[in-house]
This record gives sequence, C-alpha cells and structure tokens, in this order.
Amino acid sequence: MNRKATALDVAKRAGVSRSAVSLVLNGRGDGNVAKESQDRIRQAAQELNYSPNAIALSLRNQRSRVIGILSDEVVVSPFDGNIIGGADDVARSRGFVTVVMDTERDTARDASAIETLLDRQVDGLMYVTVGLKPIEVPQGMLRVPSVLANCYDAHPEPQLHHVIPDEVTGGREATDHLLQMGHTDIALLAGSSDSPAAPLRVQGYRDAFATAGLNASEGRIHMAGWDIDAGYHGAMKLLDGVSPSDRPTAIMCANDRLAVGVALAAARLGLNVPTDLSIMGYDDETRIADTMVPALTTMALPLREMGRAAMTTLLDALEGADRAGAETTKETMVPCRLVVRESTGPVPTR
Amino acid sequence: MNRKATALDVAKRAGVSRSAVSLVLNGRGDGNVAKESQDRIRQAAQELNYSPNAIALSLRNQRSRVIGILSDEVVVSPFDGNIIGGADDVARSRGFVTVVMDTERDTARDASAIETLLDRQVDGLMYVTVGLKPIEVPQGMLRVPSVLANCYDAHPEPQLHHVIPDEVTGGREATDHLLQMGHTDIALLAGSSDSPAAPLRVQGYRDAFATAGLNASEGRIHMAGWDIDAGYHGAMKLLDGVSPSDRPTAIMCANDRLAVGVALAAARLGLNVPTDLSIMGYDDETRIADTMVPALTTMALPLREMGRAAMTTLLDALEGADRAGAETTKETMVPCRLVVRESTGPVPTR
DNA sequence: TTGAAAGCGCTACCAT
DNA sequence: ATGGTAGCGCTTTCAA
Repeated sequence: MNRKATALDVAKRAGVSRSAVSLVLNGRGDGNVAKESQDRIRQAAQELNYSPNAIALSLRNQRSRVIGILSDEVVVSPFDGNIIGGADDVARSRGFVTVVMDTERDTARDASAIETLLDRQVDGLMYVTVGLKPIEVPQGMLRVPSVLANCYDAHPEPQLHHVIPDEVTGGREATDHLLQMGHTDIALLAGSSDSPAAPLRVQGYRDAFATAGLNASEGRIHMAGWDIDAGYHGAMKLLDGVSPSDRPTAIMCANDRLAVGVALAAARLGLNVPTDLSIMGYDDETRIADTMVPALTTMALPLREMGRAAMTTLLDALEGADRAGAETTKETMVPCRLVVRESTGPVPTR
Repeated sequence: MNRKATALDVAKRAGVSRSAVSLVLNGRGDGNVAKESQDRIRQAAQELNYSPNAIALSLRNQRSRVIGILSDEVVVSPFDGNIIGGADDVARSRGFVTVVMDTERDTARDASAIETLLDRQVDGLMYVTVGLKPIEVPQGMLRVPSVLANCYDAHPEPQLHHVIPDEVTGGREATDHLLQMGHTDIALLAGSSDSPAAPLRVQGYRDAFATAGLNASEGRIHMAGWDIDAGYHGAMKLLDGVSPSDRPTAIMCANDRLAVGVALAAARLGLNVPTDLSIMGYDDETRIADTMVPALTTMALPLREMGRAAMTTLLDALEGADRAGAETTKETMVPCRLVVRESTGPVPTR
C-alpha cells in the first residue's frame, strides 16, 4: 500500500530531469536525450517498477484511452456477454481499455452512469443491451463519439451508429434449412412481440416460404414467449393428441430455451428428435444449444462479431476525427450463422 | 462535443473565486461564503450543468471513489452476474462507483488489468469468478484494499478476505429436503472434481445421510460433469432398463443444467416428475430453474448476497482504515437457500 | 468573507 | 542535449 514511483523518482534515480524521463519513456528520446542517459532512465524505471499515473495523464492530455461501456443488463443477465468480449478484444488490440457499468435495466440510471463515465474522461461510449431493442439515447452520449450495440435509436432521426444482427435473414435461413430437408409444415414458436427481434424473425420465416413458392400457414405462427415453459406448452398444444398427419414435422423456435421446452414435450410424448420431429433453435446459447440431447441445430447470434464491429466503428471515428465526415452509414447489420447439429433431420416419410 | 463547464466557469458566472465555488459545492459554504454568493454559485452551477471533473478530483485527492472489479469471465459467461450486481448495489449506496474488467479466463491478463485499474487510482479491488475456485492472487491486489468473491487465495497463508457460498451446508440441506420427503435412495450427479464446489456438495450429501442415521451409498455418487448432456446420460444410466425397485427415487444434481438433462431423460423414459422421480437442482439459475417443466426445486446460490457482502467488507476496510486491525476474520460464508418448486415430491409408494 | 497560491503527476514548450 | 516551467481542474491553506 506504499505509494507508487513517479516520474520524478525515476528522474532522481537516473540523475536527470523529469522531462528527460518523459521523453525517453514515450519513445521521443532519440535526438533529444543522450544515449547513455536513456539507458539509465530506462533502467531506473524498470527498477522502480514505474508506470505512469493514468489519472495525471488523462488530466494532462484530455484523453484517457478508455472506452466506457454501458450495459442495460448484459453483465448481470446470462445473455449476450460476448458482445462485450468482442468489443474488448478490439479495444485492447488498439491500445484502449474498456470499463463496464451495468444499470440492471434501470434506465433512470443511464444518465448518471454516463455522467460518471464522462467525468472520468472516457474517450468514447458504447451502449449495449441484452436482446435487440430500441432505446432512448441518453443525452450525454452525444458529447463523445458513441456507438450502439444490439440496440438502436428509437428516434426518427438517429444520431448514432448502431450494430445489430440481421434477424430477417437469420429467420429466413433457419427456415430454409428446414425447407431444404423437405419440411413444409413448420410451426414457429415466435417469442413475443415485446422484442423487435420476434417480428423480424417471423418476417424471415415468411420470406423463406415465399421464396420457395410455398404458403407459410399463418396459423402455425405462435407468439409464445421466450422461456422453457412457453416452449413446452406451445409444443404440447401443437403435438399432444394430434394425429401424426396433422402434426407439424418441424418446430422452429425463436430461441434455444423454447427449443429445450419443445424437446422436453417431444420426449414426454414419445416423439423422437429428429426422426419424428425436427427442432430448430435460435441464439446458439452457450452450454445450452451445444449440450442439449440431441444437440440443437440453431441460428447463432453473432455476438462477438457485433461487439467487434461496434468497437471498430467507434475507434475509427475516434482516431480518424481529422478526416471528417468519413462516416456516412449509420447501421451495421451482422449476419447470423446457421449451426447444424442433431436436432434437425429430413422430414419423416409417412 | 463541446467542453464541459469547469469550476472556473462557474466562478466567473457567479462573480466569485474558484475557491468559493469549491467550498459551496462541497457543503462547506456556511460560515465561509456569504449566503447570497452561495445562491449565485449554486445557480450558476445549475445553469452551466456543472459537475466536477472526476479526473482532476482523483489527482488532487489521491482517491477516486471507484472500485475496480476484476472478473475472470463473469461478464462474458452466462453465470454469476448477480455477484457483480450485488457488489454494485452496495457500492452505489455508499457513494462509490464500480468499473468492471473481464479477462475472459486469461489469467495472464490479470496483472495488466490490475495495473490499469491501479494506474487509474481505484480505491479498492474485487476479484470475482464464475464458480467457486482457488486463485493465485495477483500481486497488485495487495497494493490497495481488496477482496475476493466466489474465489479464495490458493496459498497457505491467505492475505485477502474472501466471500464464498457455504456449499457443504447447501449440499446437506438439499439432501435433507429429499430425506424429509421419505427418499432414501438418492443418486447424486456431482459435477466434476475440477471445481472445489463438487466435493463440498458431496460432503454435505454425506453429512445429511450421517445425521439421519442412514448410510449414503457411495455407489450412488457419480462425477458427471456440469452440462445437460452429462445429466441426461447420467440419468439414463441410473434409470434406463432398471427395474423400478432398483431405481433411485430421487436424483440430486450439482447444478440446474444437469437437472434439465435428468428431466429430459425421465421424460423419454415415461417417468413422471415428481411422482415417479424427484429431481433436485442446484444454483437456481435464472430462467432455467424457474421456467423448467416442472419448475425445479433447487438450492439457490446466494450470488447477490455474496456480492453485497464482499463489497461491504471492502468498503468497511476502506473507510475504517483509521480504526485499524478491526478486520480479523478472513472468510465470509454465505448460506445457500432452498427453493422448493415442483420437481420434488414424496417418495413413491411401491 | 474572499481571493491568491500551491500542488496532485504528467507532458510540451521554452530557454539554456 | 538538458532542465525549468506552465498548466490540465480541482481543493485546501493562508493572507488580506
């Protein structure tokens, strides 16, 4: 708990001035400081285990090389953490550090959290949410370069760039996968409309049918919620006591938890997956989709890529502040990725 | 992106000196500054939307009221986020803010992350992990008051206070619950020994039997891993093709995911839960245990409480630095909490 | 009651 | 090539 060495300590030890230390340690020694002084300085710094005080640096330079990440509940919830992971990856690789604050879904805390971050001189801000959603962009975010990840400005005239998954294409390709295996009666457990992702995925489902020249039967689309029990009860309604010819041959779910519920229902009804029924998930939730029995075929959300893309956009804006107006597009859509595992198979012959 | 107002701006606007502003805004105005100056200052501050520059404050005061939280993978993984939530709760209520850095399980990054935090003048440090585990305490943590949450110093002579769940009691009470419902043949899917939590929970299981005057049959304890498939296959081994009289009447799992696998197996075998088989989980994982069908009886990990306790310990040490040596105990054990839902019931009569 | 000045650790610009 | 100095925004002491 003893005080850290300062540049002055290093200077004393090396028998030079503070300025010399600063120059050398910042690589501007050559041509300014004698070679041998340089060595002594570096040596002294090493011995004292010197590293510059970032606070003083920030105050002096008016920039901190810190990016503040504001999370609605990414930290405390089990979801979407990899967005932050991806963002941090690129931040670190470019010499920035990220600090995260989580408001636990209390938007009233947004402003104060941002104020806190801003007061600490963050060079940029990123807002990240669990699940795609429109947000009210907190005023403070406009004071520094900022970006939105997995969410977007609810206003008609958006100020900030956002990075979101391409849900329509995701829904379409998930459906395509089933279509290609010969399924035509595909039920859709579609989440609930409190999330904008749900209707988008439904849209993709419809598009896939349309492209295939088939009619998506609207009666097969059920807004079911997002959890295991919803999947279970939804599947039961679709399958229990229904004659095989009237059953859907595949159930597509708006997330993996629904798929777990469906699998549970299928097991209870003595239906084998995938020979009697194909089940398709969405999200590729870690340690759910990959460890289910059978392992879930699913549409992976590109979380890490989204985080990377968002941070890249932000840092580009930050570092290229000179060559102005380079930024034109306000939206990045990252494609989802089909992960084929064991819960889907060819349509049963009957 | 225009510069924020400084204390000098406020002073000018109010027609006073910087010191006056400082005094008033820090509540030391009375007796030092004229009442009406005070009003003008407060007014000006308001109008300019002034808030002090935290960087300058930290530099000046040598403390930042920031607590750094270092996470091994709490942020990016789906688990244990509420530890951070709880920690943040108490930090905020005591006027501190927390910033989180996640190393994504790369312990090589520990030291540099801590250095970063330290360079930014954090007043204290908290190390938090996913799952109970021993850690190598990074040197830097000893330079400021620090605490360990959900992990503990691997060394024989621990320096830091740690907060962990009481796994033995948790295992015991979970088993007790089953015992009390008349089960005596209770299988245990015990996770794997790469986690210190597993043997502790097993210990609790044995203790419960011992206390009840029963023999825990060691043959019923299976180190099975932690995921759904492990639960599924473990249960299949226990149940499939086994005559009802040789089947365990209850399966206790070392986490909820195992329990999901067990439920899946039971469903496939036509076994009803809980009338044919009771299933007990562990962790009370959000949106898993509570939404399973049937909803899982489980032993809840006191995540939020652990976070709260850890932060309380840390801030007490920080703020009570004067009255020294108050801290004697190095360990806080937080009790787990039995949550009875629908997956457990009386032993079947046969 | 008020204002001037020092100093937290650092870098950049001056003189020397 | 080197060292002195100003100043980032703030609080605190001291003089007026």
